Amino acid sequence: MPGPAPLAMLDTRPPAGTTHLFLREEQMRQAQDLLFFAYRDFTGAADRLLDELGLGRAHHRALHFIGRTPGMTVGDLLAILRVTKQSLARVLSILVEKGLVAQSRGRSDGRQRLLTLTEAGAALERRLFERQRERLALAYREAGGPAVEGFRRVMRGIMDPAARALLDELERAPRPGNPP
Amino acid sequence: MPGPAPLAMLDTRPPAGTTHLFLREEQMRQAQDLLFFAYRDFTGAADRLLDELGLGRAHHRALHFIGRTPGMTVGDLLAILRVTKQSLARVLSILVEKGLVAQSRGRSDGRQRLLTLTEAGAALERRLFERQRERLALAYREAGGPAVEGFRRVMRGIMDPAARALLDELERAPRPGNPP
DNA sequence: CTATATAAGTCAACGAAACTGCCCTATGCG
DNA sequence: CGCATAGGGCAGTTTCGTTGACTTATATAG
Repeated sequence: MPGPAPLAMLDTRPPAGTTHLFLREEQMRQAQDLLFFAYRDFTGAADRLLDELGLGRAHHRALHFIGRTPGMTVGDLLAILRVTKQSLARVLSILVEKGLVAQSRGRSDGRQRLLTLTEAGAALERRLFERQRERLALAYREAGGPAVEGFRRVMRGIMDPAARALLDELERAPRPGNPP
Repeated sequence: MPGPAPLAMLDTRPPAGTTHLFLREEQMRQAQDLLFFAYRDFTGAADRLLDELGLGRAHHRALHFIGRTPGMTVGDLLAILRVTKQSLARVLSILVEKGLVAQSRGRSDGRQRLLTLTEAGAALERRLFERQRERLALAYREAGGPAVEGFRRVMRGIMDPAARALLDELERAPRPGNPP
């Protein structure tokens, strides 16, 4: 294998004497880098396994969120993923075909199709999760508790208010709540 | 507009009596959510503008990294983005066509094509950056300095060691360094 | 009970952005 | 001179997103 491509010596001109505004700008640009690399490598950890099974990232996302709040409707999932019905339909039908996701009629509203992971689906989701968990556990351990809390707060701040609200629901959901 | 899709009352069973391992697991799953939502919304901020210009995320990434270390070679960019030559070629040729990126022969190695942003390219990159900067600035301000440092450390920890090294080079690069 | 609204599924077509495999040209260097 | 490297290009494929229109079943308001 060839070496890691050392980017050579590059002749970049930072705006000469500027310092005050420049530091924050550099910090922001660095955040772009961080998001790109971290997201790519984090998803990449699971992608290898998905490839072997003929699945893609979209399938993983569906498995993840269905596993997170079992019994959610198709409409819920659409709102979370923010993709079109057709886009999701392709993904979901494959997951159902492969016996990874089960659909059942809503008891209170018969039009709804409630989504749950089958045992096989839960097992696969777990395997995918473990790959990412390794990375995350290492990162969390190296960074330490306060850093993790900071990470969480900044990430929440980056997303849309709507996504933030949705996230809160996701965290509230995994409790036994019985409808009247 | 319809309301924000209230995820209904869901009947989720957390592994009964488990607590010790479960809390960390929940934290890890939440990180998956955070990465998904934050990445989507962060890139989404720039995507709207890109759409109007008939460009995509891939073009933005190229503009970003070329702007970050002007004079980089095509090979450097390939190593950073980790895409295939053909995939990058399509993107780069469009950027050159549109007069956003300029290529010049390497002075020390004539085979190389050194990449820089044109004025128009730099201007576009800046407009795209501003969209994302708004979000980021708000998130940083709300979260506070220590949180930002924690964010940075966790994100670094999530990525590949190779990407981490690359990131260090990117940060070292924007200085006037004159090759002998 | 009828009319309208909603949840979900479906068809057809399209587009962006990645991929593979193979080949070519120009330049650098031992 | 001969081989390695930097870059470009062709042809075909895949994943995953899009639009728009249409169907079916169920819920609910009048």
